[in-house]
Amino acid sequence: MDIYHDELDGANNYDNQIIEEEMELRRGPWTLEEDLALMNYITQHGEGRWNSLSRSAGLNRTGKSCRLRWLNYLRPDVRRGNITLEEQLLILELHSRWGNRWSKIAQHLPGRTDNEIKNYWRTRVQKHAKQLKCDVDSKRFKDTMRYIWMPRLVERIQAAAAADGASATTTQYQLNSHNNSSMDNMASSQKILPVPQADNSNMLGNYGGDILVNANTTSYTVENSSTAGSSDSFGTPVSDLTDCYNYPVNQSTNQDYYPGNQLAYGETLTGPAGYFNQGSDFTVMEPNNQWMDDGNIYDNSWNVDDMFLQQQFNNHFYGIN
DNA sequence: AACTTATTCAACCGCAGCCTG
DNA sequence: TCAGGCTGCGGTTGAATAAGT
Repeated sequence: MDIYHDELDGANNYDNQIIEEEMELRRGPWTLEEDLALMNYITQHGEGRWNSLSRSAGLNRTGKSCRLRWLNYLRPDVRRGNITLEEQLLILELHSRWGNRWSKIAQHLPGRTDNEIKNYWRTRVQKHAKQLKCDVDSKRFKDTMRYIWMPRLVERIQAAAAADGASATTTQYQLNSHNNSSMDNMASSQKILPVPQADNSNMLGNYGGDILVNANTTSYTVENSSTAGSSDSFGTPVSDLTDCYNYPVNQSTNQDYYPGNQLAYGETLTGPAGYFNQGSDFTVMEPNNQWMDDGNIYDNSWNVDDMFLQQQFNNHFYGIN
């Protein structure tokens, strides 16, 4: 069965010329042969001029389709696998600064595509906004990200680095006290991530696998942590704050020839230590969740982190413990 | 086991801006 | 200046799969 059979559907409704045009242009998932043809052509001739490239490579695809396939999937430096904690932190930070400027955000995450970041945002972040019953663009949700989610990510990055021991040569976070009134009611023992200065265009100098945030207000840095963008971490990404379960492997129809899709998840996760001191003892919150099993660390806490966020959210905005 | 619902993400679409003749 | 083609961006869709009932 040709998965592109739909291109032929209703062909009788078109004149012959249109039928030919319709039949020439392929749509839908790329085949291995198409991928190889595109890769081989770009290897020899370089990328760009996508429409003519498509024709020259013998691909019955639009130039846009070729460009998208190359940039989002076939490029040698495209990075497969889950978004790391550091990347999540950076995405949240940059999105708070630039909004839905996915391409701009992607420039600071080497190997990640705007499409991937956009999907991450829509599937993970927006879902949490929905769960918290607030708009993703609302100040309330942004505060939740800044003061609960992002510090939580920092905590987990630290924990992962600590668990990794000697391999983490330097891991440093600077979580300064803050002067944001909206958070003043939180316990002094809590570590707060300061609100980045919106006009600080130099806050993110570069990102080479490390989070390197340099602001006058001081926020957080990660250098050479075990889960930062070192090459050996690519295949074993940790899951994000909420998605701490085993992801399905890449669902691409072409996944069988991309070794990067063979991922092992949950290897570097640690149970959340009470970052906030307000009942965030996860063993209490969710006694059925196991953090350690047979010496391996698992994070099955999709719900745990949901609960964590919800609890912190409720506590902060409604004073509910 | 069968069915329904939820989730993920690759791919498509429309639009705006840029380039070139 | 303008028209047409190309490129890149952000929004959206839908197939595949997982999870739930």
